[in-house]
Amino acid sequence: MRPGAGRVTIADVARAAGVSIPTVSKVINQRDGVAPATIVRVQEVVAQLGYETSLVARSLRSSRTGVVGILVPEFEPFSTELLRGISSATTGTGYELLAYAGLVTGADQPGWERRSLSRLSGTLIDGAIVVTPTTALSSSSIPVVAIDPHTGPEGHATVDADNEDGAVQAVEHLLALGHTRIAHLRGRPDLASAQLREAGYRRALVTAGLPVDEGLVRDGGYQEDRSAAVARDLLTIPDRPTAVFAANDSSAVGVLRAAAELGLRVPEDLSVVGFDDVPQASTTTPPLTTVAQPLAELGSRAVEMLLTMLRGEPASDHVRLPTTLRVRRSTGPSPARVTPGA
Amino acid sequence: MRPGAGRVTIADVARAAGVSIPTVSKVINQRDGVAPATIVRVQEVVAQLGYETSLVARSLRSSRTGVVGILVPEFEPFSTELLRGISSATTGTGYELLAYAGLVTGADQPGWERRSLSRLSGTLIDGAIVVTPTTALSSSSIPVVAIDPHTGPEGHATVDADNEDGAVQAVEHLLALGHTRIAHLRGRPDLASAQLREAGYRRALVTAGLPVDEGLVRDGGYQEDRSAAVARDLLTIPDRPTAVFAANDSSAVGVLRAAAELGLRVPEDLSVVGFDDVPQASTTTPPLTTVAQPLAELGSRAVEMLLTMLRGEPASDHVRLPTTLRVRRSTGPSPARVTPGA
DNA sequence: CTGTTAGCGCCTTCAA
DNA sequence: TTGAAGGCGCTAACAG
Repeated sequence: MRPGAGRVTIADVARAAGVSIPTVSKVINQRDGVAPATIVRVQEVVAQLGYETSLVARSLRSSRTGVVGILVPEFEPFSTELLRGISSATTGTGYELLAYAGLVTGADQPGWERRSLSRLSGTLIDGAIVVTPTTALSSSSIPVVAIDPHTGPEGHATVDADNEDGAVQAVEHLLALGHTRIAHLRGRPDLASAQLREAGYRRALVTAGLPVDEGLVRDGGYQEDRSAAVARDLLTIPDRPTAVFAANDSSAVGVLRAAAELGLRVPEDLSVVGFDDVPQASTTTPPLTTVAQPLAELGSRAVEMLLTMLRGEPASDHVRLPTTLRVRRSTGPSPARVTPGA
Repeated sequence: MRPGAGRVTIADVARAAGVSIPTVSKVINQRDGVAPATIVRVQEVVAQLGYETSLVARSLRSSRTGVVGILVPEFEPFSTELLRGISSATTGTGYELLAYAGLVTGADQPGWERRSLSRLSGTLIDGAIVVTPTTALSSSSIPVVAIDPHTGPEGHATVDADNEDGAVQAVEHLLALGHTRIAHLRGRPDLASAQLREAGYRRALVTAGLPVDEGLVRDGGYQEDRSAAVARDLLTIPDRPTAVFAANDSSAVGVLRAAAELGLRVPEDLSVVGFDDVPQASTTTPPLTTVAQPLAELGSRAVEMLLTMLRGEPASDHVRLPTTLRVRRSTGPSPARVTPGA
């Protein structure tokens, strides 16, 4: 590293231009009270040295940074899709985006969002979008919008998809195909989304005048392996279900796997519906029928809400976007009669 | 907001615990030289107040932050896929991730990466992964790894996919199907990836003993609309090509559109190959045959290189990962004879 | 063991 | 029109 490398600071610029630091600051921030000639000279030096204000130093001093933070537990398909929606909705607004994955410690360390928020807020970011927070973020010093909070819409501003209605659509689709023994692999019972999807499942059955067989409701925990194990069991009971509504796509993939192992053909012998429509869903064998959440739109709506709040205007508290059933090949008419194993 | 809201600062903790600020700092950073009783008391207050050190303030002071920066021009499918690979390769390393899209101004503002890097480095992040930089980032104060740099591997550490070989695979696939008049819609001529893909196209033809008809090489600029326009022209010339190798998937989609407008069936009348394998590629009509880059792996390899560099160990300068042809439905045998328009 | 002092890079009064 | 002084939240040296 050559001498004087590191970063070019405002002091370097001031020295090179033969003025004081505050003068440089004024030029950069376009404050008036600087002689035209001085402005030009400073600008030249800035360009020549490739100086850029340090986001850090600036944010420590002044409250506004022009940066919106996206706090995620991890960058996986769900959050990256949101990110895309957020990104496209942000272009042209003058805000920059800073996505932060602060989950160093183990998986479901609760409170990761509080930690991240605390580390970034008050400094660095003017507002935040928190993805799938597990706790309430009531007392924050900056505007916050939560996307798909695990606790459901509480105090703060919230954007989510209509989980319950999506589940209803999924089950109604199966009912329309003539299925009557429809199982449900539910998600993590502590998450609002899982509760809502189960509620939708039950509501659809009840509406259709069918009883809910509690033996057909099992825990898949949103996980593929666990769901596969549970499905193996579920599909070998007497009078097995002819259709399974899995709480998410990972679970559905687990069911598909179990079915293949048991020699059950999908959809001839068994119909499977997932939830989320992750990219992988269209590449399974057969392609998975699933309920899609408008991820990109969830993201863009969240930014819009946040920007409104940043402008100091009142924003709607909760936005709920519709989900859409995506019919692919994993669902079909109910087999006339079910004989175990085939 | 309750009085004294905002952010809980180290001063608040110190006051509440009845100690000085540096003492709190020592406890937090687990430095020794603090009485056990004091440690406990401070920790209690920290927990109670929910205090977290400000990333900004800390980074301003100390050099190491434990945060790796990912600098992208924008969050779109390419960069978000990389992000996933980066994210999974980072878990368990103790590093946090900070993805920054600092592109406020127009689209291809050159030098966005310098600006972003300058704003974050020296503070905030310990190292950076820059996605598709348009210029060389030689003199940086922190370790930097570039993914798919538009200028090709130069001074700095680099990870990219084998663009040329991918193009060769694509064209050889078409040759194997009996095509001899194969057009190429090239990308932006200023980008290394585009140059390499064109080079692969030419090499494959030459290797097969076929002449390169310059009339079949057109500029698609990596853009769908522009490619559609160019394709409309290209597909109506006498002795039109029976296959098109587009420099990326967007261009390929443009070709598909143009073909549909002209009443050409794909793949019966025209075969189309893209490049990138964006998620959308599998949902076009028909699904697009394309060359896939191992995006997630590009990301994870980049992190590995960066972490090695951060450890002060020597790292390999350039990593080039193989590309894979993904054969779907947009390619088929060359039609026996081509009659214009059908 | 604890507290005081001195900045990190920048911006904002306020004087000169 | 310019510069000097102070402080944002924090940590690293020292002094007590």
